[in-house]
Amino acid sequence: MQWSPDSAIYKQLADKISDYIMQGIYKDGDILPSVRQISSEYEINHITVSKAYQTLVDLEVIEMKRGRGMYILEGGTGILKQYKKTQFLEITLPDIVKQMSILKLSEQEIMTAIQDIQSKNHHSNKETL
Amino acid sequence: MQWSPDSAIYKQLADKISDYIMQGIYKDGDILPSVRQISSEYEINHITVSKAYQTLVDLEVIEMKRGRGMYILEGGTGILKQYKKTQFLEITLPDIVKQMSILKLSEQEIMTAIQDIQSKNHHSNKETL
DNA sequence: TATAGTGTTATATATAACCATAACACCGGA
DNA sequence: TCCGGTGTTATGGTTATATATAACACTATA
Repeated sequence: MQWSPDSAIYKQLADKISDYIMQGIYKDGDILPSVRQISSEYEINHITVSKAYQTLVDLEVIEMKRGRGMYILEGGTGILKQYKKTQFLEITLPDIVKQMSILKLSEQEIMTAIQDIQSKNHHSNKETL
Repeated sequence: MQWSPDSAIYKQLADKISDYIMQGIYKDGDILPSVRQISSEYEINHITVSKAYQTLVDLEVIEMKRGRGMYILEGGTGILKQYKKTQFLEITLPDIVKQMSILKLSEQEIMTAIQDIQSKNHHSNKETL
């Protein structure tokens, strides 16, 4: 498992878990992998894992049940999707638009790159398209 | 001047200086603002400023001339544009495409948001469009 | 009750980032 | 030579992140 050096591991893990939730791999009410499972599987410290989960607790997406594990709250998936969508539209996208403007990339170049990316995804994940 | 807590200040500053170079505000051979000017203007430590400049030195975009200042190398702008373009197409864009897929945003939603962003930019920067 | 699994807390350490402050070394112009 | 400006180095301190290790506290099951 590679972690980007540009961002804290706990943040990347929180994003990864978020992606799984949004993709429906875990649903409201489901239990998530334990702190020790993730720590062992990804070979990172359990406190780092706890920290990642804590960010989702703070968003009221999941809850920690001592002795039992981490559970997705009812309505948690909806809260997460709303939060991520808002972040994307209000923070990520403006930055991307700015970068495209500064780089003076043509629409053609971008569409070609997107299609290239999507064809690679199509190849590796049959259900993506 | 606000710095995002998600990324090191020196990285954000290096990006900011990069943007100015790519936008042609400073050209090959030009001198850039001194470490002390930036430190004072943005109210950050001069070592942090030096670190930002060092990342551009490492990319061979600029050179440090002791006692004189920071100069953009001949060809520096081209190197920078190439590097940023590659990064965008190979790293940023795939991540964006992935996010859009997970968020299941419609093209309509995205185009609307982009137009909103661009109309705001058009309003504040007359020459952007 | 014992066991296995859960999350939490404690302790100590290392690294990266950032700071304030000071001073050294270099450069160009008066 | 002096002065003002330049980048660089040194010192000491704080905070955030991440780690290893250990143990506590809780839960469910046999």
